[in-house]
Amino acid sequence: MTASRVLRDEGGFSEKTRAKVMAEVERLGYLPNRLATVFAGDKRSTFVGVSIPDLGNEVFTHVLEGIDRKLVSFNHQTVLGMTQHVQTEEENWIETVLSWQPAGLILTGRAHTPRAIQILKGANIPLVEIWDLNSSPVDMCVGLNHFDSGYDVGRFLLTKGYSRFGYVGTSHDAANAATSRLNGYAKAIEDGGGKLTKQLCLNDIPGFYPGYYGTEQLLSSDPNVEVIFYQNDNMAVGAVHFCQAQQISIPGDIGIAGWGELPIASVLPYRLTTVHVNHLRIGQLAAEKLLLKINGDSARPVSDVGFRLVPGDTV
Amino acid sequence: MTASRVLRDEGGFSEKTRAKVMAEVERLGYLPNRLATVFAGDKRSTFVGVSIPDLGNEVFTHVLEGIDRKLVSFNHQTVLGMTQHVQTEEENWIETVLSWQPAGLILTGRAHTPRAIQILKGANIPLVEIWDLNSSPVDMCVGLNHFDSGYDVGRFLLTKGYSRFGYVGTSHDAANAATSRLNGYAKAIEDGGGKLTKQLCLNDIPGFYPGYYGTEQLLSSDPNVEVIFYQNDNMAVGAVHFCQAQQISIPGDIGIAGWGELPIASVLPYRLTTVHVNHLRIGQLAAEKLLLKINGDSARPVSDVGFRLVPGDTV
DNA sequence: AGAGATTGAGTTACCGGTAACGTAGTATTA
DNA sequence: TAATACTACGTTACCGGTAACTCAATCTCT
Repeated sequence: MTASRVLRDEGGFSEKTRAKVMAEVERLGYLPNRLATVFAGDKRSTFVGVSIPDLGNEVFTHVLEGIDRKLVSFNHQTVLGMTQHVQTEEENWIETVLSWQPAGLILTGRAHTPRAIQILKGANIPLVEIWDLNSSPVDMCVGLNHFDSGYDVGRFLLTKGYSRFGYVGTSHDAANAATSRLNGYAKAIEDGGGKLTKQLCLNDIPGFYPGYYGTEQLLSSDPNVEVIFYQNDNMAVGAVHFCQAQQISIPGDIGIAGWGELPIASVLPYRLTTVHVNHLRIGQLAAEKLLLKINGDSARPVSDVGFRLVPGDTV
Repeated sequence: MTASRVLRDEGGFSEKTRAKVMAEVERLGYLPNRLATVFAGDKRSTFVGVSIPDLGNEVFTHVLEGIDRKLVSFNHQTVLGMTQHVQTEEENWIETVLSWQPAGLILTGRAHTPRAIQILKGANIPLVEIWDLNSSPVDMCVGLNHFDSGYDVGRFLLTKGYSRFGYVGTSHDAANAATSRLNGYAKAIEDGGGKLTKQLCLNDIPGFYPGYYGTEQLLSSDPNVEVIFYQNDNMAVGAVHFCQAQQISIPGDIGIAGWGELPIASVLPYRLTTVHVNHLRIGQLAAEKLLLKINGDSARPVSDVGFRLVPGDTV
């Protein structure tokens, strides 16, 4: 008991005793068992479960970095979960991670299985859903309106005089943020009297090469498309390189728009038309709100980090 | 006790009792407290601490993905640690993570503080050091010989007739794998009678844009460099774009070599001269070896995943 | 039928830390 | 000087699961 007091610097011991305890700590190479502390006090651990769909998608690694940096600076640890965009995977992961008494959870996306939602509500721990904005989150939410961002891209392209639109992405899931962007884009085109002539959803990750061959596929099935919106910048950059290889002029022959303003955009020969999103900020804000709740303070349930259309010169 | 037996499907109960227990589980929304299980048996948890220097570096996210996928399939969880290439950060993280009784640890790099090594040895848990090959690891090691890969690049460039060499990277740390590559490269050049006229170590992350402005810096301070080796492909791609922007012909005016064969290389107009490394495999192999040891089996202490020079046509 | 084995269930103790309480010895105050 | 307060340290019980043990009821076999 005295050792416990010394180690927690709780007071109630003499300097002589402290020295004796610390000497033993040194001699034994003693490391505390935090499990026992959490267990004893029926407290929560300093773990925060963070689920993201996919580490192969650069967008999420930036978010994750923002989260982990913030958590670490407040003495919490990230327990990683990769759901591969499968809700049942997420459900299993949630159950496992909750059994370790985490201090809180951060989940990517707003779509969860009914059982997952039930478990989350029952667990009664701080929770932040990130990425997609959700007006009625389980607990808290940080993200942006993906539908609106897609809508803005569509409207912007309409003002540029385009009338035959294309889309290339990789997501099939209706609950996915990328699908919301596509829906917003389609709605803007419809509202503006244009035509979304071709949309392609590849069975792949949203990276450079899928952007490359996706463009090839789309153009060969519909050569009259005038402008293509991509799920993200990496795919758009793949498209740019396909066009260069095929001597297709940008924006002369075809317009290209990306999303997310990823690092590669900074070195292209021209400014890519894209949507700027502060990925790191989403992660930081999510972690901040979570830590507030963990410490018993209150936090705004919904935070919109917004987005900004970057006109560029690829359209 | 009977409930515990039912939940672990340990046998020694009737079907009627199981039904009663499961009904209560359902009614109460009972979730087990795994902390107590680990604590009770003086066992280890199913956590595996994984430290990587940086999530902003694509190379490590691939490794991490390989690790996590393998761990998850064997019911273990990744506890993330980002060391930002600082050894004392790693030491602190090791101490914290060990207090949670992890099943094992995976650390990136072979350089640790003396105290960290002492703690690791005392903890006596399975440990894999990845990325850099280490002939005498604390426990186990998976990686490749970075010095040799740099040496091979240097030798290859010499056979192409170059004599004035440059290097652009971001690492300052002598214990870093990237520095080993540079040293191997320098040694090959020296052995072959060439000259490493300029080497640049930027204070930045090894991404596209640092490759872009690093090339600008290097060429302006030494315009006679004939070929440049970059810390990784992303930096090399930044260089390619700088050269395109400045109408510098590749490989006519300058040769470019990258490292790591990152995804962007697949969409470039020409094949980038690079070194292929199976990042995902490093992660998978590390997790596999760790799981073997965790289950009490033995595993080879050192695994070399090797590398392969990709000649390309940028030199 | 009676001895021994099997089955289904309950009881006790323990893991390592800490809250809550107990208790000498000393210091402070009325 | 006696009552009271404070200081430094010790003792007990508890968190939730499970190993090891106990025990009554039933089953199997000679």
